[in-house]
Amino acid sequence: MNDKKDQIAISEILSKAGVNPTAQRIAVFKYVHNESDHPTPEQVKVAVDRVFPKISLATVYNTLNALVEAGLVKAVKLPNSGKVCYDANTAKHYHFIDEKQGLLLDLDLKDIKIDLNLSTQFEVKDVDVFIKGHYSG
Amino acid sequence: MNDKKDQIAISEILSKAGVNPTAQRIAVFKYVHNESDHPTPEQVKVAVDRVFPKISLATVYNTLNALVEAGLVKAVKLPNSGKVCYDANTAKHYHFIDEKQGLLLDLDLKDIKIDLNLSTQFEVKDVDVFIKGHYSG
DNA sequence: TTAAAAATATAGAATTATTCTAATGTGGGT
DNA sequence: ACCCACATTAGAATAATTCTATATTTTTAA
Ligand SMILES: [Mn+2]
Ligand SMILES: [Mn+2]
Ligand SMILES: [Zn+2]
Ligand SMILES: [Zn+2]
Repeated sequence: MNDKKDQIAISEILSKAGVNPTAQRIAVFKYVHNESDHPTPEQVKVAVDRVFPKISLATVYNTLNALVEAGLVKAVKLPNSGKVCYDANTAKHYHFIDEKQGLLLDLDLKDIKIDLNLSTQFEVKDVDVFIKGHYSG
Repeated sequence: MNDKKDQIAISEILSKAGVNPTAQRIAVFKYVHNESDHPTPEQVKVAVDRVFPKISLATVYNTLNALVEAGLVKAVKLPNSGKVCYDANTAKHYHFIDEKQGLLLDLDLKDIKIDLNLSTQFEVKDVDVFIKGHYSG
């Protein structure tokens, strides 16, 4: 039953963002939004397959791109591995990467203070920060 | 003649770093180090081809990887486009990206002050910063 | 000096991630 | 029920990189 409620809530989020809430799209967004943390497209495929066995990989990619387009998720390209993952946290935030453990953790804005002293030729639109190291948690 | 001097200087740099200075490797590093700014492997191939017409793309990749291994260049994977480029500036520095114009500019450490307030669970080894925006130069 | 050994370079095949294509399916409005 | 726009699908195409097997060059040492 909780599942049904989830679906309805998800459905509404998609609709409001202008994404037609098809069954496949609901399943993809539900996974990215509620059930995972920074998954790759392949992880999304595997997870959604468990409940929706015939989804095509193209649909996973199409849907993820549509969700990015609609501003519901962000694509994060990791600076070293180059792997892409999808981030349900659309608020501005930074990332901590523990490559050894394969971890990608969100860092709150307030934990990182950035002071730019750039000449006026640089019109800043966005700042990406990746902190790399070891996480012992 | 200047060319000859360059080659000798480059040759010494490679040797010191433990990379056997073959003609192909000298040509690749000379381009990355002296004649370009953040080139991609494909750009390296095109440039080196002009002077060394039979170099194979595999050799370009092998050489770039060897140079990274030896610490003579850094590979930079751009966070949005995902394109890789090679950076002869091995000092710690940050990057400004103007995607519209296809620009990648070095930013000096002193122009960006970063204050981390992370809990002790986070052992920081490296910080990557990409500033995105528009450059009017 | 020569011949084996080691290192490097080469061409093209293989791999991986992603996008494209063309055909098929689906649901809401008539 | 019938359209039609939209979505989904399977598989082909593309692009970046790595791998493989062969050829070439350089080094070593008899
Ligand atoms: Mn991930
Ligand atoms: Mn570049
Ligand atoms: Zn995140
Ligand atoms: Zn740089």
